[in-house]
Amino acid sequence: MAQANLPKGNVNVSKLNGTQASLLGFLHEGPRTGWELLEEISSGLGRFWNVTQSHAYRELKVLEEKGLVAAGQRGPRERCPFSLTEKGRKAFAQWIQEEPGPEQIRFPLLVSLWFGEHLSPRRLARFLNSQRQVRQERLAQYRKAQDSLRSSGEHPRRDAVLRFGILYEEAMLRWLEEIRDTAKHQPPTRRRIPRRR
Amino acid sequence: MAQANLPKGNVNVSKLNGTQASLLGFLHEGPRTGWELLEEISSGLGRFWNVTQSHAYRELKVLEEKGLVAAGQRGPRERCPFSLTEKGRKAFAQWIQEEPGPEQIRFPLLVSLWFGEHLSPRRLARFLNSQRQVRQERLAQYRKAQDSLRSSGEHPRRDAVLRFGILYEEAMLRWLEEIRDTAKHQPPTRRRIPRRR
DNA sequence: GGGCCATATTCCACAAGGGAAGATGGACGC
DNA sequence: GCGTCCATCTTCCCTTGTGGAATATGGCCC
Repeated sequence: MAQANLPKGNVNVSKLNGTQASLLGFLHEGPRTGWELLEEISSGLGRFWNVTQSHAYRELKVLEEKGLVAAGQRGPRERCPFSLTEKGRKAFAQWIQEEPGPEQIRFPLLVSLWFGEHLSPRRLARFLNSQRQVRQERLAQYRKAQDSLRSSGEHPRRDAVLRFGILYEEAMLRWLEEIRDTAKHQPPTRRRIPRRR
Repeated sequence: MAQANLPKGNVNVSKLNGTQASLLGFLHEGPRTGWELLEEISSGLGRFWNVTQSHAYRELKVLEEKGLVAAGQRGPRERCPFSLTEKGRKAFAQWIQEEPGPEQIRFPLLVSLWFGEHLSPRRLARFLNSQRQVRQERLAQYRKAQDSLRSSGEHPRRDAVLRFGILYEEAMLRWLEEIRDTAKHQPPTRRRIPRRR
């Protein structure tokens, strides 16, 4: 007994996790080193599908072991370009047919807000303000990216992803406005000194 | 050499990670078992600050070891209620003073969309449609929750968190509408059979 | 030709997720 | 009252993801 966690059936093509899949996706446009992949991801998709350095290099190693990518010969500075193999192409093609799962959000500000009664209104307001700033910056950045994307030939799907970023940030800003007012009209019910009954 | 990754200075109060902090936060309202905490989280904050079972129990154990929570005596079925200790209260109070970090989003749909050229328009449309449905359901759910929250005495901060959920889902739906049109007007540039030059 | 900085990769510890296994109280039938 | 079976809870283990420091070196500048 106790021999669970084994592959259920014969899997003809390697099962990918999302990170692996995204790496393979980018490799469709030609060989890339880990560094280049990281650049490419962080400049676009990265906001909604983060891939860290350590993770990328780790997964590339795994992908190579599985034969889904092939390491080219090392250039200067250990640079190692990987290219997609036929097997990798198949695995990706299969992966992308699957229904994408639900998104995950980890949003520390909401935790702070949820437990906001333990926080002075001033400080809470400060947190919200700094959020506002970050959002405005991002929004500006997205809009610029969108302009340059649209001018340099169409790429409707990447544009759509960007567009999501914009709508998201706009919603965030609207929300921040809204709750700024709420906070004003609604001073904390408890005194500053935490008094528990 | 090679002895990095050590605590830099003397930390008077245990440093918390977000999960630990949220658990402590909920324990302010009285002792709870792991199960109860999970229920409470999943019914509210959970959407934006996920805590899985395994993680919760693990962290509770850690918190107990650090003396931030105290295990009450076990009830039936190994149920173990934890209560906040003074030390735990302090650690939380300190944690919540810190500026909350940026949110993280992992959104598989956007990966699929980004690489949408490898996907038939029909299937992509199907993915987007099922998203739309999920969103509408959530939105309805949020709105109901909001009604009941508002009727049962004020709780402005939780309301604000909910409100974020609503704005978020609304933005998502608007986005889905937008790109549905885009997809229609913009059939894929490549043929169905993947032909690479 | 030597020092330094930006580029790349590797390593390690910790945080978080996912799901199966285990454990048992209590409901229900008889 | 006695077994059995389900829903509830907890534990365990593996994978995935994050963060940052260590290492290495090509190429620039003097």
